[in-house]
Amino acid sequence: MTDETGRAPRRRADARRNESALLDAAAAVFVASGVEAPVRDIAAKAGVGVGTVYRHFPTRADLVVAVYRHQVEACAVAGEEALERADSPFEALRRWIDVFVDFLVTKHGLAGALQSDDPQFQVLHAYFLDRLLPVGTRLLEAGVAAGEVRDDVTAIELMRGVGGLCIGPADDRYDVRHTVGVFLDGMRAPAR
Amino acid sequence: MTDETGRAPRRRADARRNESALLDAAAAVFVASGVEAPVRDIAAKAGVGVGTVYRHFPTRADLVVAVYRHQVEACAVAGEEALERADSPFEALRRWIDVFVDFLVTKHGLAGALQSDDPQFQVLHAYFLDRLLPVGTRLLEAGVAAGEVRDDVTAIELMRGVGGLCIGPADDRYDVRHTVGVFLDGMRAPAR
DNA sequence: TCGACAAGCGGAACTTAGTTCCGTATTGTT
DNA sequence: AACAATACGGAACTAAGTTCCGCTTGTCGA
Repeated sequence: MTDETGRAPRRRADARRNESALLDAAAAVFVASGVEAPVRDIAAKAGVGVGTVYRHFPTRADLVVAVYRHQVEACAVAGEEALERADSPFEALRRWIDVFVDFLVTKHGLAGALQSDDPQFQVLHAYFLDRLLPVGTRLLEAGVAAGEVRDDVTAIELMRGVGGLCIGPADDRYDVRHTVGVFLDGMRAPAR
Repeated sequence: MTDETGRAPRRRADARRNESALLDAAAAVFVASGVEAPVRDIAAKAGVGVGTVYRHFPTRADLVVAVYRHQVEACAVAGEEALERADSPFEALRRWIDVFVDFLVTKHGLAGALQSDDPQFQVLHAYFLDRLLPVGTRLLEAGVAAGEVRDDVTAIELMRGVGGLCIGPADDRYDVRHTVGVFLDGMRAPAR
Protein backbone atom coordinates (compact mmCIF):
# COMPACT_ATOMS: atom_id res chain seq x y z
CA MET A 1 0.00 0.00 0.00
CA THR A 2 2.37 2.68 -1.24
CA ASP A 3 1.29 6.14 -2.21
CA GLU A 4 -2.01 6.05 -0.43
CA THR A 5 -3.08 9.66 -0.45
CA GLY A 6 -6.78 9.07 0.03
CA ARG A 7 -7.46 11.94 -2.37
CA ALA A 8 -10.32 11.02 -4.67
CA PRO A 9 -9.31 11.15 -8.34
CA ARG A 10 -11.04 13.99 -10.18
CA ARG A 11 -14.20 12.71 -11.83
CA ARG A 12 -15.55 13.65 -15.18
CA ALA A 13 -17.73 16.71 -15.43
CA ASP A 14 -20.79 14.81 -16.61
CA ALA A 15 -20.49 12.45 -13.68
CA ARG A 16 -20.55 15.36 -11.26
CA ARG A 17 -23.45 16.95 -13.10
CA ASN A 18 -25.44 13.76 -12.99
CA GLU A 19 -24.77 13.19 -9.33
CA SER A 20 -26.03 16.60 -8.44
CA ALA A 21 -29.04 16.23 -10.74
CA LEU A 22 -29.78 12.94 -9.00
CA LEU A 23 -29.62 14.51 -5.58
CA ASP A 24 -32.04 17.24 -6.62
CA ALA A 25 -34.36 14.77 -8.30
CA ALA A 26 -34.28 12.37 -5.38
CA ALA A 27 -35.03 15.15 -2.90
CA ALA A 28 -38.05 16.17 -4.94
CA VAL A 29 -39.30 12.63 -5.47
CA PHE A 30 -38.81 11.76 -1.79
CA VAL A 31 -41.01 14.70 -0.84
CA ALA A 32 -43.66 13.69 -3.34
CA SER A 33 -43.62 9.92 -2.94
CA GLY A 34 -41.53 9.07 0.09
CA VAL A 35 -38.10 7.54 0.40
CA GLU A 36 -39.26 4.26 -1.11
CA ALA A 37 -40.15 5.79 -4.44
CA PRO A 38 -39.21 3.69 -7.49
CA VAL A 39 -35.66 4.14 -8.71
CA ARG A 40 -37.00 4.66 -12.22
CA ASP A 41 -38.96 7.69 -11.08
CA ILE A 42 -35.84 9.28 -9.68
CA ALA A 43 -33.85 8.46 -12.80
CA ALA A 44 -36.57 9.92 -14.99
CA LYS A 45 -36.83 13.09 -12.93
CA ALA A 46 -33.06 13.54 -13.16
CA GLY A 47 -33.09 12.78 -16.88
CA VAL A 48 -30.66 9.87 -16.59
CA GLY A 49 -30.86 6.11 -17.03
CA VAL A 50 -31.34 3.77 -14.09
CA GLY A 51 -27.81 2.47 -14.50
CA THR A 52 -26.55 5.93 -13.65
CA VAL A 53 -28.48 5.94 -10.41
CA TYR A 54 -26.92 2.66 -9.35
CA ARG A 55 -23.45 3.77 -10.44
CA HIS A 56 -23.57 6.82 -8.19
CA PHE A 57 -25.61 5.34 -5.36
CA PRO A 58 -25.27 1.56 -5.15
CA THR A 59 -28.07 1.22 -2.62
CA ARG A 60 -31.13 3.25 -1.89
CA ALA A 61 -29.71 3.98 1.52
CA ASP A 62 -26.68 5.68 -0.04
CA LEU A 63 -28.99 8.00 -1.92
CA VAL A 64 -31.13 8.70 1.12
CA VAL A 65 -28.07 9.45 3.22
CA ALA A 66 -26.68 11.75 0.55
CA VAL A 67 -29.96 13.64 0.29
CA TYR A 68 -30.35 14.17 4.03
CA ARG A 69 -26.71 14.43 5.12
CA HIS A 70 -26.85 18.19 5.60
CA GLN A 71 -29.94 18.00 7.74
CA VAL A 72 -28.59 15.21 9.86
CA GLU A 73 -25.43 17.23 10.44
CA ALA A 74 -27.54 20.22 11.37
CA CYS A 75 -29.48 18.05 13.80
CA ALA A 76 -26.26 16.87 15.40
CA VAL A 77 -25.06 20.43 15.78
CA ALA A 78 -28.42 21.44 17.21
CA GLY A 79 -27.81 19.00 20.04
CA GLU A 80 -24.60 20.70 21.07
CA GLU A 81 -26.22 24.10 20.82
CA ALA A 82 -29.20 23.05 22.88
CA LEU A 83 -26.91 21.93 25.63
CA GLU A 84 -25.20 25.32 25.70
CA ARG A 85 -28.28 27.42 25.44
CA ALA A 86 -31.05 25.65 27.33
CA ASP A 87 -31.88 26.35 30.95
CA SER A 88 -31.27 22.77 31.96
CA PRO A 89 -29.98 19.53 30.48
CA PHE A 90 -33.46 18.06 30.38
CA GLU A 91 -34.74 21.10 28.57
CA ALA A 92 -31.86 20.73 26.12
CA LEU A 93 -32.80 17.12 25.54
CA ARG A 94 -36.38 18.08 24.95
CA ARG A 95 -35.40 20.74 22.46
CA TRP A 96 -33.06 18.50 20.59
CA ILE A 97 -35.60 15.71 20.33
CA ASP A 98 -38.02 18.29 19.04
CA VAL A 99 -35.61 19.06 16.21
CA PHE A 100 -35.14 15.38 15.54
CA VAL A 101 -38.87 14.71 15.46
CA ASP A 102 -39.41 17.66 13.15
CA PHE A 103 -36.86 16.23 10.83
CA LEU A 104 -38.38 12.76 10.83
CA VAL A 105 -42.04 13.65 10.48
CA THR A 106 -41.42 15.89 7.51
CA LYS A 107 -39.66 13.14 5.56
CA HIS A 108 -42.30 10.75 4.37
CA GLY A 109 -41.30 7.19 5.14
CA LEU A 110 -37.89 8.03 6.55
CA ALA A 111 -38.64 6.95 10.09
CA GLY A 112 -39.91 3.64 8.78
CA ALA A 113 -36.83 3.15 6.62
CA LEU A 114 -34.60 3.95 9.57
CA GLN A 115 -36.17 1.19 11.62
CA SER A 116 -36.60 -1.23 8.74
CA ASP A 117 -34.80 -4.53 8.97
CA ASP A 118 -34.42 -4.57 5.21
CA PRO A 119 -30.65 -4.97 4.73
CA GLN A 120 -30.87 -2.32 2.04
CA PHE A 121 -31.37 0.26 4.76
CA GLN A 122 -28.67 -0.90 7.13
CA VAL A 123 -26.29 1.77 5.89
CA LEU A 124 -28.92 4.40 6.64
CA HIS A 125 -29.48 3.07 10.12
CA ALA A 126 -25.75 2.97 10.71
CA TYR A 127 -25.23 6.50 9.48
CA PHE A 128 -27.91 7.98 11.70
CA LEU A 129 -26.60 6.11 14.69
CA ASP A 130 -22.98 7.04 14.01
CA ARG A 131 -23.86 10.67 13.72
CA LEU A 132 -26.54 11.12 16.36
CA LEU A 133 -25.78 8.56 19.03
CA PRO A 134 -22.83 10.52 20.45
CA VAL A 135 -25.01 13.62 20.64
CA GLY A 136 -27.75 11.72 22.41
CA THR A 137 -25.22 10.24 24.77
CA ARG A 138 -23.85 13.64 25.68
CA LEU A 139 -27.29 15.07 26.35
CA LEU A 140 -28.31 12.08 28.39
CA GLU A 141 -25.11 12.18 30.42
CA ALA A 142 -25.51 15.85 31.12
CA GLY A 143 -29.05 15.16 32.30
CA VAL A 144 -27.93 12.33 34.54
CA ALA A 145 -25.15 14.46 35.97
CA ALA A 146 -27.68 17.15 36.80
CA GLY A 147 -29.95 14.57 38.41
CA GLU A 148 -32.70 15.31 35.93
CA VAL A 149 -32.55 12.14 33.85
CA ARG A 150 -32.67 8.58 35.09
CA ASP A 151 -29.41 6.77 34.66
CA ASP A 152 -30.68 3.57 33.10
CA VAL A 153 -31.59 4.87 29.67
CA THR A 154 -29.21 4.63 26.77
CA ALA A 155 -28.88 6.78 23.70
CA ILE A 156 -29.95 3.84 21.54
CA GLU A 157 -33.16 3.57 23.48
CA LEU A 158 -33.68 7.28 23.08
CA MET A 159 -33.04 7.42 19.35
CA ARG A 160 -34.69 4.20 18.36
CA GLY A 161 -37.58 4.84 20.69
CA VAL A 162 -38.27 8.30 19.30
CA GLY A 163 -37.79 6.94 15.79
CA GLY A 164 -40.34 4.24 16.45
CA LEU A 165 -42.85 6.71 17.81
CA CYS A 166 -42.53 8.69 14.57
CA ILE A 167 -43.35 5.76 12.30
CA GLY A 168 -46.66 5.43 10.62
CA PRO A 169 -49.32 7.23 8.66
CA ALA A 170 -50.64 10.58 9.75
CA ASP A 171 -53.68 10.21 11.95
CA ASP A 172 -55.30 13.07 13.76
CA ARG A 173 -55.98 10.83 16.75
CA TYR A 174 -52.23 10.35 17.19
CA ASP A 175 -50.08 13.34 18.10
CA VAL A 176 -46.45 12.32 17.65
CA ARG A 177 -45.07 15.23 19.64
CA HIS A 178 -47.28 14.56 22.58
CA THR A 179 -46.40 10.89 22.61
CA VAL A 180 -42.71 11.67 22.39
CA GLY A 181 -43.23 14.07 25.28
CA VAL A 182 -44.69 11.24 27.34
CA PHE A 183 -41.70 9.08 26.46
CA LEU A 184 -39.29 11.81 27.52
CA ASP A 185 -41.18 12.28 30.75
CA GLY A 186 -40.53 8.62 31.39
CA MET A 187 -36.83 9.39 31.21
CA ARG A 188 -36.94 11.97 33.97
CA ALA A 189 -35.21 11.00 37.14
CA PRO A 190 -37.82 10.04 39.73
CA ALA A 191 -38.07 12.48 42.60
CA ARG A 192 -36.04 11.32 45.62
CA MET B 1 -84.20 -8.05 1.62
CA THR B 2 -86.31 -11.05 2.36
CA ASP B 3 -85.02 -14.16 4.01
CA GLU B 4 -81.88 -12.58 5.43
CA THR B 5 -80.71 -15.08 8.00
CA GLY B 6 -77.07 -14.04 8.10
CA ARG B 7 -76.12 -17.68 8.28
CA ALA B 8 -73.22 -18.36 5.94
CA PRO B 9 -74.12 -20.96 3.32
CA ARG B 10 -72.19 -24.17 3.84
CA ARG B 11 -69.09 -24.14 1.68
CA ARG B 12 -67.66 -27.02 -0.25
CA ALA B 13 -65.45 -29.42 1.62
CA ASP B 14 -62.36 -28.69 -0.47
CA ALA B 15 -62.79 -25.01 0.19
CA ARG B 16 -62.80 -25.58 3.94
CA ARG B 17 -59.82 -27.91 3.69
CA ASN B 18 -57.86 -25.40 1.69
CA GLU B 19 -58.65 -22.55 4.00
CA SER B 20 -57.41 -24.44 6.97
CA ALA B 21 -54.33 -25.65 5.09
CA LEU B 22 -53.66 -22.03 4.19
CA LEU B 23 -53.92 -20.88 7.77
CA ASP B 24 -51.46 -23.54 8.89
CA ALA B 25 -49.09 -22.80 6.02
CA ALA B 26 -49.27 -19.06 6.58
CA ALA B 27 -48.58 -19.43 10.27
CA ALA B 28 -45.48 -21.50 9.52
CA VAL B 29 -44.24 -19.21 6.77
CA PHE B 30 -44.84 -16.10 8.89
CA VAL B 31 -42.66 -17.57 11.60
CA ALA B 32 -39.93 -18.46 9.14
CA SER B 33 -40.01 -15.42 6.88
CA GLY B 34 -42.17 -12.79 8.53
CA VAL B 35 -45.61 -11.51 7.65
CA GLU B 36 -44.40 -10.07 4.35
CA ALA B 37 -43.42 -13.44 2.93
CA PRO B 38 -44.30 -13.94 -0.76
CA VAL B 39 -47.82 -15.17 -1.41
CA ARG B 40 -46.38 -17.89 -3.63
CA ASP B 41 -44.45 -19.32 -0.71
CA ILE B 42 -47.59 -19.64 1.33
CA ALA B 43 -49.49 -21.17 -1.56
CA ALA B 44 -46.70 -23.67 -2.15
CA LYS B 45 -46.49 -24.62 1.51
CA ALA B 46 -50.25 -25.19 1.58
CA GLY B 47 -50.11 -27.14 -1.67
CA VAL B 48 -52.54 -24.84 -3.48
CA GLY B 49 -52.35 -22.35 -6.32
CA VAL B 50 -51.97 -18.64 -5.72
CA GLY B 51 -55.49 -18.03 -6.97
CA THR B 52 -56.77 -20.03 -4.05
CA VAL B 53 -54.94 -17.83 -1.61
CA TYR B 54 -56.55 -14.72 -3.06
CA ARG B 55 -59.96 -16.34 -3.18
CA HIS B 56 -59.89 -17.07 0.53
CA PHE B 57 -57.95 -14.03 1.67
CA PRO B 58 -58.31 -11.12 -0.72
CA THR B 59 -55.58 -9.08 0.94
CA ARG B 60 -52.53 -10.02 2.92
CA ALA B 61 -54.03 -8.28 5.90
CA ASP B 62 -57.01 -10.65 5.83
CA LEU B 63 -54.66 -13.59 6.06
CA VAL B 64 -52.61 -12.02 8.82
CA VAL B 65 -55.72 -11.22 10.81
CA ALA B 66 -57.03 -14.74 10.37
CA VAL B 67 -53.74 -16.24 11.52
CA TYR B 68 -53.47 -14.09 14.64
CA ARG B 69 -57.12 -13.61 15.52
CA HIS B 70 -57.02 -16.06 18.43
CA GLN B 71 -53.99 -14.41 19.95
CA VAL B 72 -55.41 -10.95 19.58
CA GLU B 73 -58.59 -12.10 21.30
CA ALA B 74 -56.51 -13.64 24.04
CA CYS B 75 -54.64 -10.38 24.43
CA ALA B 76 -57.88 -8.45 24.71
CA VAL B 77 -59.12 -10.85 27.36
CA ALA B 78 -55.82 -10.59 29.20
CA GLY B 79 -56.49 -6.88 29.60
CA GLU B 80 -59.75 -7.49 31.43
CA GLU B 81 -58.15 -10.15 33.59
CA ALA B 82 -55.21 -7.94 34.47
CA LEU B 83 -57.59 -5.29 35.67
CA GLU B 84 -59.31 -7.77 37.96
CA ARG B 85 -56.23 -9.46 39.26
CA ALA B 86 -53.52 -6.84 39.54
CA ASP B 87 -52.82 -4.91 42.70
CA SER B 88 -53.41 -1.60 41.03
CA PRO B 89 -54.63 -0.23 37.71
CA PHE B 90 -51.14 0.84 36.76
CA GLU B 91 -49.83 -2.61 37.50
CA ALA B 92 -52.62 -4.03 35.37
CA LEU B 93 -51.65 -1.73 32.54
CA ARG B 94 -48.06 -2.81 32.85
CA ARG B 95 -48.98 -6.48 32.76
CA TRP B 96 -51.27 -6.09 29.83
CA ILE B 97 -48.71 -4.17 27.83
CA ASP B 98 -46.27 -6.91 28.67
CA VAL B 99 -48.58 -9.43 27.03
CA PHE B 100 -49.02 -7.17 24.04
CA VAL B 101 -45.28 -6.66 23.64
CA ASP B 102 -44.69 -10.39 23.93
CA PHE B 103 -47.17 -10.95 21.18
CA LEU B 104 -45.62 -8.36 18.89
CA VAL B 105 -41.97 -9.20 19.33
CA THR B 106 -42.52 -12.87 18.61
CA LYS B 107 -44.19 -12.15 15.26
CA HIS B 108 -41.53 -11.15 12.85
CA GLY B 109 -42.53 -8.01 10.98
CA LEU B 110 -45.97 -7.75 12.52
CA ALA B 111 -45.31 -4.54 14.43
CA GLY B 112 -43.98 -2.98 11.26
CA ALA B 113 -46.99 -4.11 9.26
CA LEU B 114 -49.32 -2.74 11.92
CA GLN B 115 -47.75 0.70 11.62
CA SER B 116 -47.27 0.55 7.86
CA ASP B 117 -49.05 3.11 5.76
CA ASP B 118 -49.34 0.59 2.96
CA PRO B 119 -53.07 0.50 2.25
CA GLN B 120 -52.79 -3.26 2.05
CA PHE B 121 -52.41 -3.33 5.81
CA GLN B 122 -55.16 -0.91 6.70
CA VAL B 123 -57.53 -3.74 7.54
CA LEU B 124 -54.93 -5.15 9.92
CA HIS B 125 -54.47 -1.81 11.62
CA ALA B 126 -58.20 -1.40 11.89
CA TYR B 127 -58.71 -4.85 13.36
CA PHE B 128 -56.10 -4.39 16.05
CA LEU B 129 -57.47 -1.00 16.95
CA ASP B 130 -61.07 -2.21 16.99
CA ARG B 131 -60.22 -5.06 19.25
CA LEU B 132 -57.61 -3.57 21.56
CA LEU B 133 -58.42 0.12 21.77
CA PRO B 134 -61.41 -0.42 24.05
CA VAL B 135 -59.27 -2.53 26.35
CA GLY B 136 -56.56 0.09 26.44
CA THR B 137 -59.13 2.75 27.11
CA ARG B 138 -60.58 0.84 30.04
CA LEU B 139 -57.16 0.26 31.59
CA LEU B 140 -56.18 3.86 31.11
CA GLU B 141 -59.43 5.13 32.57
CA ALA B 142 -59.07 2.89 35.58
CA GLY B 143 -55.56 4.24 36.06
CA VAL B 144 -56.72 7.83 35.78
CA ALA B 145 -59.57 7.18 38.20
CA ALA B 146 -57.08 5.79 40.69
CA GLY B 147 -54.85 8.80 40.22
CA GLU B 148 -52.04 6.61 38.96
CA VAL B 149 -52.09 7.55 35.30
CA ARG B 150 -51.98 11.02 33.81
CA ASP B 151 -55.22 12.03 32.19
CA ASP B 152 -53.86 13.36 28.93
CA VAL B 153 -52.86 10.11 27.29
CA THR B 154 -55.16 8.29 24.90
CA ALA B 155 -55.43 4.62 24.10
CA ILE B 156 -54.25 5.34 20.56
CA GLU B 157 -51.10 6.91 21.89
CA LEU B 158 -50.60 3.89 24.11
CA MET B 159 -51.13 1.26 21.43
CA ARG B 160 -49.44 3.01 18.58
CA GLY B 161 -46.60 4.14 20.79
CA VAL B 162 -45.92 0.67 22.12
CA GLY B 163 -46.29 -0.72 18.61
CA GLY B 164 -43.74 1.75 17.33
CA LEU B 165 -41.29 0.87 20.08
CA CYS B 166 -41.53 -2.78 19.02
CA ILE B 167 -40.64 -2.15 15.38
CA GLY B 168 -37.27 -3.01 14.02
CA PRO B 169 -34.58 -5.63 13.87
CA ALA B 170 -33.33 -7.35 16.98
CA ASP B 171 -30.35 -5.55 18.45
CA ASP B 172 -28.80 -6.43 21.74
CA ARG B 173 -28.18 -2.75 22.44
CA TYR B 174 -31.92 -2.14 22.33
CA ASP B 175 -34.14 -3.73 24.97
CA VAL B 176 -37.73 -3.35 23.85
CA ARG B 177 -39.21 -4.17 27.22
CA HIS B 178 -37.07 -1.67 29.03
CA THR B 179 -37.91 1.04 26.54
CA VAL B 180 -41.60 0.29 26.80
CA GLY B 181 -41.19 0.47 30.57
CA VAL B 182 -39.77 3.97 30.22
CA PHE B 183 -42.71 4.94 28.04
CA LEU B 184 -45.18 3.63 30.59
CA ASP B 185 -43.38 5.48 33.35
CA GLY B 186 -44.01 8.59 31.33
CA MET B 187 -47.71 7.88 31.62
CA ARG B 188 -47.71 7.83 35.41
CA ALA B 189 -49.54 10.67 37.05
CA PRO B 190 -46.96 13.14 38.38
CA ALA B 191 -46.80 13.26 42.15
CA ARG B 192 -48.95 16.09 43.51
C1' DT C 1 -6.40 20.67 -32.81
C1' DC C 2 -6.87 16.01 -32.73
C1' DG C 3 -6.98 11.37 -31.75
C1' DA C 4 -7.17 7.59 -28.38
C1' DC C 5 -8.60 5.73 -24.38
C1' DA C 6 -10.64 5.69 -19.99
C1' DA C 7 -14.79 6.99 -17.76
C1' DG C 8 -19.40 7.20 -17.82
C1' DC C 9 -23.97 6.53 -19.81
C1' DG C 10 -28.55 4.48 -21.17
C1' DG C 11 -31.77 1.30 -21.22
C1' DA C 12 -32.76 -3.51 -22.61
C1' DA C 13 -33.15 -7.62 -20.27
C1' DC C 14 -33.52 -10.50 -16.36
C1' DT C 15 -35.43 -11.37 -11.66
C1' DT C 16 -38.84 -11.34 -8.06
C1' DA C 17 -43.35 -10.51 -6.46
C1' DG C 18 -48.32 -9.05 -6.58
C1' DT C 19 -52.64 -9.75 -8.89
C1' DT C 20 -56.10 -11.24 -12.27
C1' DC C 21 -58.57 -14.41 -15.06
C1' DC C 22 -60.45 -18.30 -17.22
C1' DG C 23 -60.46 -23.20 -18.71
C1' DT C 24 -60.76 -27.23 -15.95
C1' DA C 25 -61.71 -30.15 -11.98
C1' DT C 26 -64.37 -31.15 -7.87
C1' DT C 27 -68.41 -31.24 -5.10
C1' DG C 28 -73.14 -31.58 -3.77
C1' DT C 29 -77.77 -32.49 -5.51
C1' DT C 30 -81.49 -34.61 -7.87
C1' DA D 1 -75.47 -40.82 -13.37
C1' DA D 2 -75.88 -36.29 -14.84
C1' DC D 3 -75.94 -31.56 -14.06
C1' DA D 4 -74.98 -27.06 -11.92
C1' DA D 5 -72.57 -24.49 -8.93
C1' DT D 6 -68.48 -23.90 -6.74
C1' DA D 7 -63.69 -23.83 -6.36
C1' DC D 8 -59.19 -24.72 -8.19
C1' DG D 9 -54.57 -23.97 -10.58
C1' DG D 10 -51.38 -21.67 -12.66
C1' DA D 11 -50.40 -19.01 -16.89
C1' DA D 12 -50.08 -14.30 -17.88
C1' DC D 13 -49.72 -9.50 -16.95
C1' DT D 14 -47.90 -5.66 -14.15
C1' DA D 15 -44.58 -3.24 -11.29
C1' DA D 16 -40.16 -2.72 -9.44
C1' DG D 17 -35.20 -3.91 -8.37
C1' DT D 18 -30.88 -4.94 -10.41
C1' DT D 19 -27.29 -6.13 -13.80
C1' DC D 20 -24.75 -5.73 -17.89
C1' DC D 21 -22.76 -4.30 -22.11
C1' DG D 22 -22.42 -1.68 -26.42
C1' DC D 23 -22.15 3.12 -27.26
C1' DT D 24 -21.03 8.07 -26.16
C1' DT D 25 -18.47 11.64 -24.10
C1' DG D 26 -14.90 13.93 -21.65
C1' DT D 27 -10.00 14.38 -20.81
C1' DC D 28 -5.39 14.76 -21.89
C1' DG D 29 -1.12 14.13 -24.17
C1' DA D 30 1.03 14.84 -28.60
